[in-house]
Amino acid sequence: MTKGDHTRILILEAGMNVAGVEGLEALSIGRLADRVGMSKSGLFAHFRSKEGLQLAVLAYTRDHFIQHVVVPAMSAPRGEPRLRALLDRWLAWGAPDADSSREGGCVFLQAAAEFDDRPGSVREAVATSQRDWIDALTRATSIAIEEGHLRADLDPAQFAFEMHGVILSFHFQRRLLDEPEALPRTRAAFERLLASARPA
Amino acid sequence: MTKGDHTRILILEAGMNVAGVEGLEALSIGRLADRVGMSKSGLFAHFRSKEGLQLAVLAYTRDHFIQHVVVPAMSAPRGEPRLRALLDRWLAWGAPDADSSREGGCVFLQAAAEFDDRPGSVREAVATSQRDWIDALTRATSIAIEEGHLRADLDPAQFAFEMHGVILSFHFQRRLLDEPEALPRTRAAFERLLASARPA
DNA sequence: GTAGAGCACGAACGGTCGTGCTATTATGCC
DNA sequence: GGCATAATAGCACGACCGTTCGTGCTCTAC
Repeated sequence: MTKGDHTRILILEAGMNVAGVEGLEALSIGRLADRVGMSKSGLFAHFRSKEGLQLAVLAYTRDHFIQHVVVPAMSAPRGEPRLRALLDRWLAWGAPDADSSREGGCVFLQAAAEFDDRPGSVREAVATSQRDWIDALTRATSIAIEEGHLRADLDPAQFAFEMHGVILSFHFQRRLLDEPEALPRTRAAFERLLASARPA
Repeated sequence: MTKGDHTRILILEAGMNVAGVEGLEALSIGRLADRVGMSKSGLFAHFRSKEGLQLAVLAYTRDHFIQHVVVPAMSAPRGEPRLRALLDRWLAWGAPDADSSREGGCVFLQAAAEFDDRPGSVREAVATSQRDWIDALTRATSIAIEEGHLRADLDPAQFAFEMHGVILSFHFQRRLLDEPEALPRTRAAFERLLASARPA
């Protein structure tokens, strides 16, 4: 790994944190450069445009998400345990503890709100990431059906839709409302969702 | 109503639409002025600061929301019908048809993502509005329990949390993912939520 | 008929943004 | 150890931002 690659990762790591707090659009090249201790033009040269920076941060965050959420969850046993692991890992990722090095909320949810009405490659990248995530939930649900943990006539996409709703409600109540009951309500909602999807 | 009041409403109506598309922070005074056909400084004088404009747009949007979602739903019969009306009205409000005069998505959800990490009066105003909305859902749930439509041991706040999750999932899939199945999945999720909350 | 309030305008301010260009320094290969 | 090249810094630009200020209309009240 050359020195440039190292610097690039340093930038992306900081960029991911800033994007989680302020969003991808508010992420400014000058302030990000200050944060990593280099010049604006030096940082700029790595990405050649702001859109390039945004896409790179998005790709880096996506890798981070896969490594910290999806991959660990995949080592849980197929079926219900894996679904639980996906939820647990997401909760830890989307609302980091105060002692974590990560800041802010979920970069993708922040970006989703910012770009849902702004056509372009950034919007497409965000949408693709999120489609992949929901697909992962859907596949895990299908596996739980195969394993006999969930009803055979369950619609996996419908289950994923509702599970994602639980996640969104958690993120919303935890981050905007500072609702202390957010976590227990999230778990209760998920248990109810599971219970209603189990074989009779 | 004086001429100034009339202009002010014109500005706020346009501001609400812009905020639904681009967000409250990206709403720029100059471009908003162009849109309503007046000068930047003339518009500015109405609000004395950008924060003042944001708070005014928020208050105006809140009134609009109450008038188009909450009030009509309150004329539905107490209990389950009213809960259904709240959902239906929200869906029409949060993702307007193409032929509607309104544009963009839900101003509050957009603002929630923008301000959840930015302390200040705007964040507080957004949070208060959303707390009120969830309180309205919670109260409607309590009434449905009183009416015997829902289980007596149901936790209204938990039900509201999950109903809000369904709404958030709809907004997300409809606006970012352009998911054509968003609406039927939303209705299916709500039916399942209702079914699991009805008396045994 | 005139004083005054309300309202909007245009110009300009300091600041930050993304983005080019050019120089300078650091790195890695022979 | 010199040399090509990668990496970073410095500087300037045009555009746009929120904000301020002085000015001029157009009504209304006396």
